[in-house]
Amino acid sequence: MLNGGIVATESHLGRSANDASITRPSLMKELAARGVRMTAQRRLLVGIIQDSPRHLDAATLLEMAKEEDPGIDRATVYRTIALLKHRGLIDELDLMHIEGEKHYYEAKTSRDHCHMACFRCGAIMEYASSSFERLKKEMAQQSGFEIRVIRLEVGGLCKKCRRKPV
Amino acid sequence: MLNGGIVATESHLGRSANDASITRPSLMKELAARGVRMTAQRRLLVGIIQDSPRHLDAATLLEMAKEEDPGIDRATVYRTIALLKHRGLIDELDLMHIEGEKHYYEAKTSRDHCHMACFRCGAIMEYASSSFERLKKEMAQQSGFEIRVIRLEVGGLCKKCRRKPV
DNA sequence: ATATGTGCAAATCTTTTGCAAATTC
DNA sequence: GAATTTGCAAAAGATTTGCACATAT
Repeated sequence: MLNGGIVATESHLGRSANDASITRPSLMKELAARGVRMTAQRRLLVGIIQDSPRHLDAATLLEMAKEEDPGIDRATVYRTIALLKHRGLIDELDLMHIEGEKHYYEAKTSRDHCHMACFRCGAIMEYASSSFERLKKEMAQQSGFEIRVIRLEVGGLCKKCRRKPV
Repeated sequence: MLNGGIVATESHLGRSANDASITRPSLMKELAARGVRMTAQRRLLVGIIQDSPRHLDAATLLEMAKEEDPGIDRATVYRTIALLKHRGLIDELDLMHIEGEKHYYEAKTSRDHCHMACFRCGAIMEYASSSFERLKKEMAQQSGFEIRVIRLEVGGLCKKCRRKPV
């Protein structure tokens, strides 16, 4: 990938990475490295987030976790999300609030990428590019800001939808 | 501004633009041009958003509007925000949820810019750069996506805070 | 005159919290 | 065994909705 491009697409239900240069470090290992106490619930939730082919919101994550451990509680899900977020291990997204006010989560990737949400069909595309990496460096340098989290989200019409008549 | 830089700073309370190249088209005129029916409430709310030196959340906007029209309702505020958002006249921000889960709004500017939120002191900095504009064009071209809304938000430590000991 | 917008009150949706019991190291 | 985490139940915070009345064009 010379410059940039779509690295994955999700049509509300699935997401398929097609760029091997983007990897997801193991959340479990990162937590261990940080000496975080691991409970059965955390292992379960972290595993689901790590393996998920799609962006998960708290309610969906809870539902999925309940299949394995029906006793797990909503509060634990939120607390685990907060833990991962504060440790910088997951990213939080809005996906342009295309579907309610909730947040979506994904394991941090080796390379930052942007999310493009189609207002018409709801497709979510991920886009990574060296220009984005460069912009990030430039922003940090010029502002003196130490960037911990960066989130670039786009809303509009995907290639297919902009061609369709209304 | 050759490349990019901080264009405004807001320390939770105020924001001061220091880059004349960034302007805010008149919301009122844009609405008129689109043939939107104008009520007293809309004029009031739109005026407040247009003139605000800071990013407003719905509750704050309601409070400010009540000073002028005590009878104005929360629902009207949310409905007006939705109207402006769908017409592409205001941008919606999270400011990294540095203060609760609410959203913040600002009149769309002539030039897209990014928001940087300091996790320690809560300062909000706005950053505009030609690299951002370029990235935006590149993303649209390479993905075939028609960008309607773009939102770049950063969280981390501002220049001052990163120097201070914890 | 008619379509559209508003206020009110209740509902919904998402996320957070206090606390006693359970679990991890 | 001490410190931390969980489930539960209730609360809080943000936003939305149905409906009768008011307003804009």
